[in-house]
Amino acid sequence: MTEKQIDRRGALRERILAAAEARIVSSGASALRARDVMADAGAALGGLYNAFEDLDDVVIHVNSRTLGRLQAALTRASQGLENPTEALRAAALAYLAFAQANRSLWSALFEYRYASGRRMPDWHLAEQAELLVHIVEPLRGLRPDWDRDTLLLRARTLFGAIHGIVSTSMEERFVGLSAEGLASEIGAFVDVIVAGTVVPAGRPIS
Amino acid sequence: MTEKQIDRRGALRERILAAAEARIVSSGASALRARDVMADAGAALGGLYNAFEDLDDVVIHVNSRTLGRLQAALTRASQGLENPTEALRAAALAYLAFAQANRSLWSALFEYRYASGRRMPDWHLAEQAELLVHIVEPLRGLRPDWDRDTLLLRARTLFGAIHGIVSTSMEERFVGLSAEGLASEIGAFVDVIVAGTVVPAGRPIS
DNA sequence: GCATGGATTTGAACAACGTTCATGTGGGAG
DNA sequence: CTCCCACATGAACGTTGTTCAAATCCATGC
Repeated sequence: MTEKQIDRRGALRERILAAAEARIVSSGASALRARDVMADAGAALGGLYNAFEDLDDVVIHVNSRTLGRLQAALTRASQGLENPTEALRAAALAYLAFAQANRSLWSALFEYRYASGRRMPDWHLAEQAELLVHIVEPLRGLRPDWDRDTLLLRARTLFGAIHGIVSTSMEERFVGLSAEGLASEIGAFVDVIVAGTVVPAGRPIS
Repeated sequence: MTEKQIDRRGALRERILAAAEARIVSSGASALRARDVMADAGAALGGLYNAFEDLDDVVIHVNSRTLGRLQAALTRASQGLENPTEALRAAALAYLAFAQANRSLWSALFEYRYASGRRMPDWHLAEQAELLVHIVEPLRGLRPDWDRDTLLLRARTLFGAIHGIVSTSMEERFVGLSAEGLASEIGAFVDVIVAGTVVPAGRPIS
Protein backbone atom coordinates (compact mmCIF):
# COMPACT_ATOMS: atom_id res chain seq x y z
CA MET A 1 0.00 0.00 0.00
CA THR A 2 1.43 3.35 -1.01
CA GLU A 3 1.63 6.38 1.21
CA LYS A 4 -1.12 8.17 -0.65
CA GLN A 5 -3.45 5.18 -0.19
CA ILE A 6 -2.70 5.18 3.53
CA ASP A 7 -3.53 8.89 3.64
CA ARG A 8 -6.79 8.34 1.82
CA ARG A 9 -7.73 5.52 4.12
CA GLY A 10 -6.76 7.55 7.15
CA ALA A 11 -8.66 10.58 5.92
CA LEU A 12 -11.82 8.55 5.47
CA ARG A 13 -11.47 7.05 8.93
CA GLU A 14 -11.06 10.56 10.27
CA ARG A 15 -14.14 11.88 8.50
CA ILE A 16 -16.18 8.92 9.70
CA LEU A 17 -15.07 9.41 13.31
CA ALA A 18 -15.80 13.14 13.16
CA ALA A 19 -19.25 12.52 11.71
CA ALA A 20 -20.04 9.80 14.23
CA GLU A 21 -18.85 11.94 17.13
CA ALA A 22 -20.96 14.90 16.00
CA ARG A 23 -24.04 12.69 15.72
CA ILE A 24 -23.44 11.13 19.14
CA VAL A 25 -23.06 14.60 20.66
CA SER A 26 -26.31 15.81 19.17
CA SER A 27 -28.50 12.71 19.40
CA GLY A 28 -26.79 10.07 21.53
CA ALA A 29 -25.07 6.86 20.59
CA SER A 30 -28.28 4.87 20.39
CA ALA A 31 -29.51 7.07 17.53
CA LEU A 32 -26.32 6.56 15.52
CA ARG A 33 -27.09 5.22 12.01
CA ALA A 34 -24.59 3.86 9.53
CA ARG A 35 -26.33 5.65 6.64
CA ASP A 36 -26.31 9.02 8.40
CA VAL A 37 -22.66 8.75 9.36
CA MET A 38 -21.53 7.82 5.85
CA ALA A 39 -23.65 10.54 4.28
CA ASP A 40 -22.04 13.09 6.60
CA ALA A 41 -18.62 11.64 5.84
CA GLY A 42 -19.29 11.96 2.12
CA ALA A 43 -18.75 8.33 1.19
CA ALA A 44 -20.84 5.34 0.21
CA LEU A 45 -22.55 3.19 2.81
CA GLY A 46 -20.35 0.16 2.24
CA GLY A 47 -17.21 2.21 2.76
CA LEU A 48 -17.76 2.04 6.50
CA TYR A 49 -16.77 -1.62 6.39
CA ASN A 50 -13.52 -0.85 4.60
CA ALA A 51 -12.48 1.71 7.21
CA PHE A 52 -13.81 -0.06 10.32
CA GLU A 53 -14.87 -3.51 11.36
CA ASP A 54 -18.49 -2.45 11.87
CA LEU A 55 -20.54 0.33 13.48
CA ASP A 56 -19.67 -0.79 17.00
CA ASP A 57 -16.02 -0.44 16.06
CA VAL A 58 -16.66 3.18 15.09
CA VAL A 59 -18.27 3.83 18.48
CA ILE A 60 -15.32 2.22 20.25
CA HIS A 61 -12.93 4.55 18.46
CA VAL A 62 -15.05 7.60 19.30
CA ASN A 63 -15.05 6.37 22.91
CA SER A 64 -11.28 6.09 22.80
CA ARG A 65 -11.04 9.76 21.84
CA THR A 66 -13.46 10.75 24.57
CA LEU A 67 -11.43 8.76 27.05
CA GLY A 68 -8.30 10.67 25.98
CA ARG A 69 -10.01 13.97 26.68
CA LEU A 70 -11.27 12.69 30.04
CA GLN A 71 -7.75 11.60 30.95
CA ALA A 72 -6.41 15.02 30.03
CA ALA A 73 -9.09 16.74 32.11
CA LEU A 74 -8.30 14.61 35.15
CA THR A 75 -4.57 15.16 34.79
CA ARG A 76 -5.09 18.90 34.44
CA ALA A 77 -7.33 19.00 37.50
CA SER A 78 -5.06 17.22 39.97
CA GLN A 79 -1.58 18.15 38.75
CA GLY A 80 0.51 19.99 41.28
CA LEU A 81 -1.75 19.10 44.20
CA GLU A 82 0.41 17.56 46.92
CA ASN A 83 -2.36 17.05 49.47
CA PRO A 84 -3.95 13.63 48.78
CA THR A 85 -7.39 14.73 49.90
CA GLU A 86 -7.33 17.75 47.62
CA ALA A 87 -6.06 15.65 44.70
CA LEU A 88 -8.83 13.11 45.23
CA ARG A 89 -11.48 15.80 45.45
CA ALA A 90 -10.15 17.55 42.37
CA ALA A 91 -10.16 14.33 40.35
CA ALA A 92 -13.68 13.39 41.43
CA LEU A 93 -15.04 16.86 40.70
CA ALA A 94 -13.26 16.96 37.33
CA TYR A 95 -14.84 13.59 36.53
CA LEU A 96 -18.26 14.98 37.36
CA ALA A 97 -17.64 18.20 35.41
CA PHE A 98 -16.54 16.24 32.35
CA ALA A 99 -19.63 14.04 32.51
CA GLN A 100 -21.91 17.05 32.78
CA ALA A 101 -20.18 18.93 29.98
CA ASN A 102 -20.11 15.91 27.65
CA ARG A 103 -23.27 14.02 28.49
CA SER A 104 -23.73 12.07 25.29
CA LEU A 105 -20.08 11.21 24.72
CA TRP A 106 -19.75 10.20 28.36
CA SER A 107 -22.86 7.99 28.10
CA ALA A 108 -21.49 6.39 24.96
CA LEU A 109 -18.23 5.69 26.76
CA PHE A 110 -19.74 4.03 29.80
CA GLU A 111 -23.28 2.96 28.94
CA TYR A 112 -23.19 1.95 25.29
CA ARG A 113 -23.75 -1.76 24.82
CA TYR A 114 -22.19 -3.50 21.85
CA ALA A 115 -24.04 -6.00 19.71
CA SER A 116 -24.53 -9.27 21.53
CA GLY A 117 -21.51 -11.53 21.78
CA ARG A 118 -18.99 -8.73 21.32
CA ARG A 119 -16.44 -7.99 24.00
CA MET A 120 -14.65 -4.70 24.47
CA PRO A 121 -11.24 -4.97 22.78
CA ASP A 122 -8.28 -5.35 25.13
CA TRP A 123 -6.59 -2.16 23.98
CA HIS A 124 -9.65 -0.15 24.98
CA LEU A 125 -9.96 -1.93 28.32
CA ALA A 126 -6.31 -1.05 28.97
CA GLU A 127 -7.03 2.59 28.18
CA GLN A 128 -9.88 2.64 30.70
CA ALA A 129 -7.71 1.03 33.37
CA GLU A 130 -5.38 4.04 33.21
CA LEU A 131 -8.14 6.12 34.79
CA LEU A 132 -7.23 4.44 38.07
CA VAL A 133 -3.90 6.26 38.21
CA HIS A 134 -5.70 9.40 39.31
CA ILE A 135 -7.00 7.54 42.34
CA VAL A 136 -4.05 5.28 43.11
CA GLU A 137 -1.62 8.16 43.61
CA PRO A 138 -3.62 10.16 46.20
CA LEU A 139 -4.52 6.89 47.92
CA ARG A 140 -0.84 6.04 48.20
CA GLY A 141 -0.29 9.35 50.00
CA LEU A 142 -3.18 8.58 52.33
CA ARG A 143 -2.09 5.04 53.13
CA PRO A 144 1.65 4.55 52.54
CA ASP A 145 1.35 1.21 54.33
CA TRP A 146 -0.80 -0.36 51.59
CA ASP A 147 0.97 -2.48 49.00
CA ARG A 148 0.47 -2.14 45.25
CA ASP A 149 -2.32 -4.74 45.00
CA THR A 150 -4.31 -3.25 47.84
CA LEU A 151 -3.95 0.23 46.37
CA LEU A 152 -5.20 -0.95 42.99
CA LEU A 153 -8.07 -2.87 44.54
CA ARG A 154 -9.23 0.08 46.63
CA ALA A 155 -8.75 2.49 43.72
CA ARG A 156 -10.99 0.34 41.56
CA THR A 157 -13.62 0.23 44.27
CA LEU A 158 -13.44 3.98 44.76
CA PHE A 159 -13.66 4.62 41.04
CA GLY A 160 -16.75 2.43 40.85
CA ALA A 161 -18.28 4.34 43.74
CA ILE A 162 -17.70 7.80 42.28
CA HIS A 163 -18.71 6.64 38.82
CA GLY A 164 -21.88 5.20 40.32
CA ILE A 165 -22.78 8.43 42.07
CA VAL A 166 -22.25 10.40 38.87
CA SER A 167 -24.07 7.99 36.59
CA THR A 168 -27.01 7.43 38.95
CA SER A 169 -27.44 11.17 38.99
CA MET A 170 -27.00 11.63 35.23
CA GLU A 171 -29.59 8.95 34.48
CA GLU A 172 -31.95 10.78 36.82
CA ARG A 173 -32.78 7.41 38.30
CA PHE A 174 -34.07 9.04 41.47
CA VAL A 175 -35.09 12.63 41.92
CA GLY A 176 -32.88 15.05 40.06
CA LEU A 177 -30.27 17.20 41.75
CA SER A 178 -28.81 20.51 40.63
CA ALA A 179 -25.31 20.52 39.17
CA GLU A 180 -23.85 22.44 42.10
CA GLY A 181 -25.65 20.28 44.64
CA LEU A 182 -24.16 17.17 43.10
CA ALA A 183 -20.67 18.66 43.18
CA SER A 184 -20.89 19.48 46.88
CA GLU A 185 -22.33 16.02 47.53
CA ILE A 186 -19.38 14.38 45.79
CA GLY A 187 -16.99 16.60 47.68
CA ALA A 188 -18.60 15.49 50.93
CA PHE A 189 -18.43 11.87 49.79
CA VAL A 190 -14.68 12.11 49.16
CA ASP A 191 -14.26 13.64 52.61
CA VAL A 192 -16.13 10.73 54.18
CA ILE A 193 -13.93 8.27 52.31
CA VAL A 194 -10.78 10.08 53.38
CA ALA A 195 -11.96 10.30 56.99
CA GLY A 196 -12.65 6.56 57.01
CA THR A 197 -9.47 5.63 55.18
CA VAL A 198 -6.62 7.52 56.86
CA VAL A 199 -4.40 5.72 59.32
CA PRO A 200 -6.03 6.24 62.73
CA ALA A 201 -4.20 8.91 64.72
CA GLY A 202 -1.89 7.61 67.41
CA ARG A 203 -1.95 4.13 65.91
CA PRO A 204 1.45 3.59 64.29
CA ILE A 205 1.68 1.95 60.89
CA SER A 206 2.39 -1.70 61.42
CA MET B 1 -65.30 -5.90 29.57
CA THR B 2 -66.44 -9.11 31.24
CA GLU B 3 -64.48 -10.96 33.86
CA LYS B 4 -63.61 -13.80 31.53
CA GLN B 5 -62.22 -11.36 28.99
CA ILE B 6 -60.12 -9.76 31.71
CA ASP B 7 -58.83 -13.21 32.62
CA ARG B 8 -57.93 -13.95 29.02
CA ARG B 9 -56.16 -10.66 28.65
CA GLY B 10 -54.36 -11.13 31.93
CA ALA B 11 -53.37 -14.68 31.06
CA LEU B 12 -51.78 -13.55 27.80
CA ARG B 13 -49.91 -10.75 29.57
CA GLU B 14 -48.68 -13.30 32.06
CA ARG B 15 -47.47 -15.73 29.39
CA ILE B 16 -45.70 -12.90 27.56
CA LEU B 17 -43.96 -11.71 30.72
CA ALA B 18 -42.92 -15.26 31.62
CA ALA B 19 -41.54 -15.86 28.14
CA ALA B 20 -39.72 -12.53 28.06
CA GLU B 21 -38.25 -13.10 31.48
CA ALA B 22 -37.01 -16.55 30.54
CA ARG B 23 -35.38 -15.20 27.39
CA ILE B 24 -33.75 -12.32 29.27
CA VAL B 25 -32.39 -14.78 31.84
CA SER B 26 -30.87 -17.01 29.19
CA SER B 27 -29.70 -14.48 26.60
CA GLY B 28 -29.91 -10.97 28.02
CA ALA B 29 -32.33 -8.16 27.35
CA SER B 30 -30.51 -6.96 24.23
CA ALA B 31 -31.21 -10.30 22.55
CA LEU B 32 -34.95 -10.13 23.27
CA ARG B 33 -37.00 -10.45 20.06
CA ALA B 34 -40.72 -9.82 19.70
CA ARG B 35 -41.12 -12.86 17.46
CA ASP B 36 -39.36 -15.20 19.90
CA VAL B 37 -41.37 -13.97 22.86
CA MET B 38 -44.70 -14.35 21.10
CA ALA B 39 -43.80 -17.78 19.77
CA ASP B 40 -42.94 -18.88 23.32
CA ALA B 41 -46.15 -17.31 24.62
CA GLY B 42 -48.15 -19.23 22.01
CA ALA B 43 -49.77 -16.22 20.36
CA ALA B 44 -49.46 -14.29 17.14
CA LEU B 45 -46.84 -11.58 16.71
CA GLY B 46 -49.30 -8.72 16.65
CA GLY B 47 -50.84 -9.82 19.93
CA LEU B 48 -47.95 -8.26 21.77
CA TYR B 49 -49.35 -4.84 20.91
CA ASN B 50 -52.76 -5.70 22.34
CA ALA B 51 -51.28 -6.79 25.66
CA PHE B 52 -48.53 -4.17 25.95
CA GLU B 53 -47.64 -0.82 24.49
CA ASP B 54 -44.53 -2.17 22.78
CA LEU B 55 -41.50 -4.37 23.47
CA ASP B 56 -39.92 -1.81 25.79
CA ASP B 57 -43.09 -1.88 27.84
CA VAL B 58 -42.67 -5.65 28.25
CA VAL B 59 -39.12 -5.14 29.49
CA ILE B 60 -40.28 -2.49 31.96
CA HIS B 61 -42.81 -4.92 33.42
CA VAL B 62 -40.20 -7.68 33.69
CA ASN B 63 -37.96 -5.13 35.41
CA SER B 64 -40.76 -4.29 37.81
CA ARG B 65 -40.96 -7.94 38.84
CA THR B 66 -37.22 -8.16 39.24
CA LEU B 67 -37.30 -5.04 41.39
CA GLY B 68 -39.92 -6.67 43.60
CA ARG B 69 -37.68 -9.65 44.19
CA LEU B 70 -34.71 -7.39 44.87
CA GLN B 71 -36.77 -5.44 47.40
CA ALA B 72 -37.77 -8.68 49.11
CA ALA B 73 -34.16 -9.86 49.24
CA LEU B 74 -33.00 -6.60 50.79
CA THR B 75 -35.80 -6.61 53.34
CA ARG B 76 -35.05 -10.22 54.25
CA ALA B 77 -31.34 -9.48 54.63
CA SER B 78 -31.57 -6.52 57.00
CA GLN B 79 -34.73 -7.24 58.99
CA GLY B 80 -34.16 -7.55 62.72
CA LEU B 81 -30.72 -5.98 62.61
CA GLU B 82 -30.63 -3.17 65.13
CA ASN B 83 -27.01 -2.17 64.61
CA PRO B 84 -26.92 0.37 61.74
CA THR B 85 -23.53 -0.76 60.51
CA GLU B 86 -24.65 -4.37 60.35
CA ALA B 87 -27.87 -3.41 58.61
CA LEU B 88 -25.97 -1.37 56.02
CA ARG B 89 -23.48 -4.17 55.41
CA ALA B 90 -26.24 -6.73 55.12
CA ALA B 91 -28.16 -4.62 52.61
CA ALA B 92 -25.08 -3.93 50.50
CA LEU B 93 -24.04 -7.59 50.49
CA ALA B 94 -27.57 -8.70 49.67
CA TYR B 95 -27.59 -6.25 46.78
CA LEU B 96 -24.35 -7.75 45.49
CA ALA B 97 -25.57 -11.31 45.98
CA PHE B 98 -28.77 -10.56 44.08
CA ALA B 99 -26.84 -9.03 41.20
CA GLN B 100 -24.54 -12.02 40.99
CA ALA B 101 -27.36 -14.54 41.21
CA ASN B 102 -29.52 -12.71 38.63
CA ARG B 103 -26.99 -11.20 36.25
CA SER B 104 -29.20 -10.78 33.20
CA LEU B 105 -32.32 -9.61 35.01
CA TRP B 106 -30.24 -7.19 37.05
CA SER B 107 -28.59 -5.83 33.91
CA ALA B 108 -31.98 -5.40 32.28
CA LEU B 109 -33.19 -3.53 35.34
CA PHE B 110 -30.31 -1.06 35.52
CA GLU B 111 -28.55 -1.02 32.15
CA TYR B 112 -31.29 -1.54 29.58
CA ARG B 113 -31.84 1.53 27.43
CA TYR B 114 -35.28 2.18 25.99
CA ALA B 115 -35.82 3.27 22.41
CA SER B 116 -34.82 6.86 21.89
CA GLY B 117 -37.15 9.50 23.21
CA ARG B 118 -38.79 7.22 25.76
CA ARG B 119 -38.64 8.04 29.43
CA MET B 120 -39.02 5.56 32.26
CA PRO B 121 -42.66 5.70 33.45
CA ASP B 122 -43.21 7.45 36.75
CA TRP B 123 -44.68 4.41 38.47
CA HIS B 124 -41.47 2.47 37.79
CA LEU B 125 -39.26 5.35 38.93
CA ALA B 126 -41.26 5.44 42.16
CA GLU B 127 -40.68 1.71 42.64
CA GLN B 128 -36.95 2.19 42.26
CA ALA B 129 -36.91 5.06 44.74
CA GLU B 130 -38.16 2.68 47.41
CA LEU B 131 -34.78 0.95 47.33
CA LEU B 132 -33.46 3.90 49.29
CA VAL B 133 -35.42 2.88 52.39
CA HIS B 134 -32.87 0.17 53.08
CA ILE B 135 -30.18 2.83 53.31
CA VAL B 136 -32.12 5.67 54.92
CA GLU B 137 -33.03 3.67 58.01
CA PRO B 138 -29.50 2.54 59.02
CA LEU B 139 -28.24 6.02 58.17
CA ARG B 140 -30.79 7.53 60.53
CA GLY B 141 -29.38 5.34 63.30
CA LEU B 142 -25.88 6.46 62.45
CA ARG B 143 -26.69 10.17 62.28
CA PRO B 144 -29.82 10.98 64.29
CA ASP B 145 -28.91 14.64 63.87
CA TRP B 146 -29.55 14.65 60.10
CA ASP B 147 -32.93 15.85 58.90
CA ARG B 148 -35.10 14.00 56.39
CA ASP B 149 -33.72 15.76 53.32
CA THR B 150 -30.11 15.20 54.27
CA LEU B 151 -30.80 11.53 54.99
CA LEU B 152 -32.43 11.07 51.60
CA LEU B 153 -29.64 12.92 49.83
CA ARG B 154 -26.91 10.88 51.47
CA ALA B 155 -28.83 7.64 50.97
CA ARG B 156 -29.08 8.35 47.27
CA THR B 157 -25.37 9.08 47.09
CA LEU B 158 -24.54 5.91 48.99
CA PHE B 159 -26.83 3.85 46.81
CA GLY B 160 -25.12 5.22 43.70
CA ALA B 161 -21.74 4.39 45.19
CA ILE B 162 -22.57 0.78 46.05
CA HIS B 163 -24.42 0.30 42.79
CA GLY B 164 -21.38 1.66 40.96
CA ILE B 165 -19.01 -0.72 42.70
CA VAL B 166 -21.23 -3.67 41.89
CA SER B 167 -21.91 -2.70 38.29
CA THR B 168 -18.30 -1.76 37.51
CA SER B 169 -17.35 -5.18 38.71
CA MET B 170 -20.15 -7.01 36.88
CA GLU B 171 -19.28 -5.31 33.60
CA GLU B 172 -15.69 -6.45 34.14
CA ARG B 173 -14.65 -2.95 33.15
CA PHE B 174 -11.28 -3.39 34.88
CA VAL B 175 -9.63 -6.63 35.88
CA GLY B 176 -12.08 -9.19 37.20
CA LEU B 177 -12.43 -10.03 40.85
CA SER B 178 -13.68 -13.23 42.48
CA ALA B 179 -17.17 -13.21 43.97
CA GLU B 180 -15.90 -13.55 47.53
CA GLY B 181 -13.24 -10.89 47.00
CA LEU B 182 -15.86 -8.44 45.86
CA ALA B 183 -18.04 -9.18 48.87
CA SER B 184 -15.22 -8.51 51.30
CA GLU B 185 -14.33 -5.35 49.36
CA ILE B 186 -17.89 -4.07 49.66
CA GLY B 187 -17.91 -4.93 53.34
CA ALA B 188 -14.72 -2.91 53.79
CA PHE B 189 -16.24 -0.06 51.78
CA VAL B 190 -19.28 0.10 54.05
CA ASP B 191 -16.97 0.14 57.05
CA VAL B 192 -15.07 3.08 55.58
CA ILE B 193 -18.31 4.93 54.97
CA VAL B 194 -19.52 4.26 58.50
CA ALA B 195 -16.17 5.29 59.99
CA GLY B 196 -16.28 8.56 58.06
CA THR B 197 -19.97 9.19 58.73
CA VAL B 198 -20.52 8.63 62.46
CA VAL B 199 -20.72 11.63 64.75
CA PRO B 200 -17.13 12.28 65.89
CA ALA B 201 -16.56 10.96 69.42
CA GLY B 202 -16.56 13.59 72.12
CA ARG B 203 -18.19 16.12 69.79
CA PRO B 204 -21.79 16.50 70.96
CA ILE B 205 -24.56 16.63 68.42
CA SER B 206 -25.37 20.27 67.83
C1' DG C 1 1.07 7.91 -22.81
C1' DC C 2 -1.07 3.86 -22.33
C1' DA C 3 -2.31 -0.73 -20.88
C1' DT C 4 -2.50 -3.78 -16.85
C1' DG C 5 -3.87 -5.68 -12.56
C1' DG C 6 -4.75 -5.58 -7.83
C1' DA C 7 -6.92 -2.82 -4.28
C1' DT C 8 -10.62 0.12 -3.03
C1' DT C 9 -15.12 2.19 -3.56
C1' DT C 10 -19.77 1.76 -4.60
C1' DG C 11 -24.78 1.12 -3.82
C1' DA C 12 -28.17 -2.40 -4.79
C1' DA C 13 -29.59 -6.36 -2.44
C1' DC C 14 -30.39 -9.13 1.75
C1' DA C 15 -31.90 -10.70 6.16
C1' DA C 16 -33.62 -9.42 10.53
C1' DC C 17 -35.99 -6.38 13.22
C1' DG C 18 -40.19 -3.66 15.60
C1' DT C 19 -44.50 -2.10 14.44
C1' DT C 20 -48.99 -1.57 11.89
C1' DC C 21 -53.36 -2.77 9.93
C1' DA C 22 -56.92 -4.97 7.14
C1' DT C 23 -59.13 -9.12 7.92
C1' DG C 24 -60.89 -13.03 10.58
C1' DT C 25 -63.09 -14.86 14.69
C1' DG C 26 -65.30 -15.79 19.05
C1' DG C 27 -68.40 -14.86 22.66
C1' DG C 28 -71.77 -11.84 25.20
C1' DA C 29 -76.10 -8.74 24.52
C1' DG C 30 -80.72 -8.21 22.72
C1' DC D 1 -80.50 -17.00 16.80
C1' DT D 2 -78.42 -12.88 15.24
C1' DC D 3 -75.85 -9.13 15.60
C1' DC D 4 -71.78 -6.67 16.92
C1' DC D 5 -67.59 -5.34 18.74
C1' DA D 6 -63.34 -6.28 20.92
C1' DC D 7 -59.58 -9.04 20.44
C1' DA D 8 -56.47 -12.23 17.61
C1' DT D 9 -54.00 -12.95 13.48
C1' DG D 10 -50.03 -12.81 10.32
C1' DA D 11 -48.86 -10.62 6.00
C1' DA D 12 -46.88 -6.39 4.85
C1' DC D 13 -44.09 -2.19 5.71
C1' DG D 14 -40.25 0.73 6.78
C1' DT D 15 -35.83 0.82 8.85
C1' DT D 16 -31.81 -1.33 10.36
C1' DG D 17 -26.67 -3.27 9.85
C1' DT D 18 -24.10 -5.87 6.77
C1' DT D 19 -22.57 -8.14 2.36
C1' DC D 20 -20.80 -8.56 -2.29
C1' DA D 21 -20.51 -8.43 -7.36
C1' DA D 22 -19.46 -4.86 -10.25
C1' DA D 23 -17.36 -0.44 -11.22
C1' DT D 24 -13.63 2.53 -10.45
C1' DC D 25 -9.20 4.09 -9.18
C1' DC D 26 -4.28 4.34 -9.18
C1' DA D 27 0.57 2.84 -9.01
C1' DT D 28 3.39 0.37 -11.98
C1' DG D 29 5.78 -1.38 -16.26
C1' DC D 30 6.57 -0.59 -20.98
